[in-house]
Amino acid sequence: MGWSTRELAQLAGTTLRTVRHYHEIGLLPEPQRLPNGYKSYRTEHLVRLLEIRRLSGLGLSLTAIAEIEGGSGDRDEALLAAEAELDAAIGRLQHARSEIAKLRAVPVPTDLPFEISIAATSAQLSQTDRSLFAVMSHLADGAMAPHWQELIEDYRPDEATAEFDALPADADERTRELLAARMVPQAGALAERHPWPPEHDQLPAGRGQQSAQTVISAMLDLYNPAQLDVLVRVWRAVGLI
Amino acid sequence: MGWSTRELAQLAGTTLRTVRHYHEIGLLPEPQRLPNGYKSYRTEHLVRLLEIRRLSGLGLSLTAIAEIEGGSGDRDEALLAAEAELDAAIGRLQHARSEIAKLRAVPVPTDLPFEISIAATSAQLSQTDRSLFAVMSHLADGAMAPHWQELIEDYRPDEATAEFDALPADADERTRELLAARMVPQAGALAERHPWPPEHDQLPAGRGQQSAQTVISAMLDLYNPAQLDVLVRVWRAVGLI
DNA sequence: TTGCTCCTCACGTCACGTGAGGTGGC
DNA sequence: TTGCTCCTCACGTCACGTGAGGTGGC
Repeated sequence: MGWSTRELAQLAGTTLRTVRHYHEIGLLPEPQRLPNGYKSYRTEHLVRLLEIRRLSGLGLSLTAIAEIEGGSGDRDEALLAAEAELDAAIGRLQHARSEIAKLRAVPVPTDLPFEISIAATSAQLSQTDRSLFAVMSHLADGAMAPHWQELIEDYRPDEATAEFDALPADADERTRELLAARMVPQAGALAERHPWPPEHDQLPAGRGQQSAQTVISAMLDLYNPAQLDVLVRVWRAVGLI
Repeated sequence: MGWSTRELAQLAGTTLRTVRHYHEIGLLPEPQRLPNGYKSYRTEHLVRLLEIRRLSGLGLSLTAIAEIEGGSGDRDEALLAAEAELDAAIGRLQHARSEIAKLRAVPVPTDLPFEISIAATSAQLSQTDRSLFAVMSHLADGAMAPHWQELIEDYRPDEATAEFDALPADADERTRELLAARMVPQAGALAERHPWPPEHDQLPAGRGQQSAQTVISAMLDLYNPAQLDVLVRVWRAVGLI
């Protein structure tokens, strides 16, 4: 006659602690006690526990479940809220799932959005360049991702870029000028095939200024003075600035 | 030169507390301090924070993210685990979503599985009977749900069942016998159209004994002695027991 | 002085998990 | 006495949210 807490939990397919938790928050009434103080559950408790578990399994919070039965909240309101949250959650998870699947298919680092990471890896970009693209692709809000991706895919590492990556901060004037001259051909070709901005009216308006500041900060962090000087020379030569 | 904690958080599209939490668990290194003690973040921190946020958004736990970069854990292992969890989560949510949608479409109580609740509501089952079906349909593990549903859909409340629901515990012998006789026709028809068990080899083997005990306990809880007596007479008459 | 940002504790959230320490019936 | 179940605190988990109380530069 009557079930113990453990028996009730097992009948409902849940745990001891879950049953006690529902007591603690007043969601499941406590049953009568046996003379020794043990709880003795009846069918009413099992039915209530099954209902709580069913609704909880559908994504309703315990607070929402309490409101449904307490009558203080609207049943349809709680269900509608739960449905909306489920929809949003499903969408997020499906997107995440596809991203994970793509990442698993190709062993590239996770420091960049997937497509850009693939391009950057096969183009053998330096870690410094990867960092810059990480910042830029984030600020561009995803809309520019294809632009960066195509540009990187078109890029080919050569002796000049290797030298640029290793350029010491105190490289002298002549070294910098010569290096810039050797980098101009590829930079010019890239600038021609991937004009910036891609389309004027697609540039984010208000945040453009701030984004530009951030990118400049990042470049000051990532490149040493000699490298920055070379970059400025190259960009001037190809008409970017 | 350098970003404040708030600026870093905003650049990455997250919160102050999130950045500090990543410091607390050692996931994001702390930057150098300005003379006044303020933190001053550089590009390396922004890149790292963006990566953490990207992986976290894909469903990886912060522990898994730490292991990926720490080299102590396998990258593909973490991604595989995340993918499997995502798959399971998506499945659960989609099932929940369809259940919620069905529940929203028809305003029936949530004390029973959806289809059974619809049938029980339109058949105007008493709360007592609903409770019994709640226990039985749970124990039957879902496989028997269509059986209960069809049986309930076929059931029609009449004067005899109304009298049964209201039967006092001390009803006398003659009252009980007459009531049982009036209930036999519908019970017999139901037993004939919905034979039990539906198919012998579909009955759960080991748990059948325990389930039977539980159902008996539930009936002893839900019906008074007079009602139980009437039920036994009816079931004997139609050959169920 | 007022407002604003920054800092470091430190407790709260959600739905339980996990011992810690003690009792009761065989 | 040993093993088992039951009980009630009460702290831990996960990824942060939310003040509390104090400092620093304009």
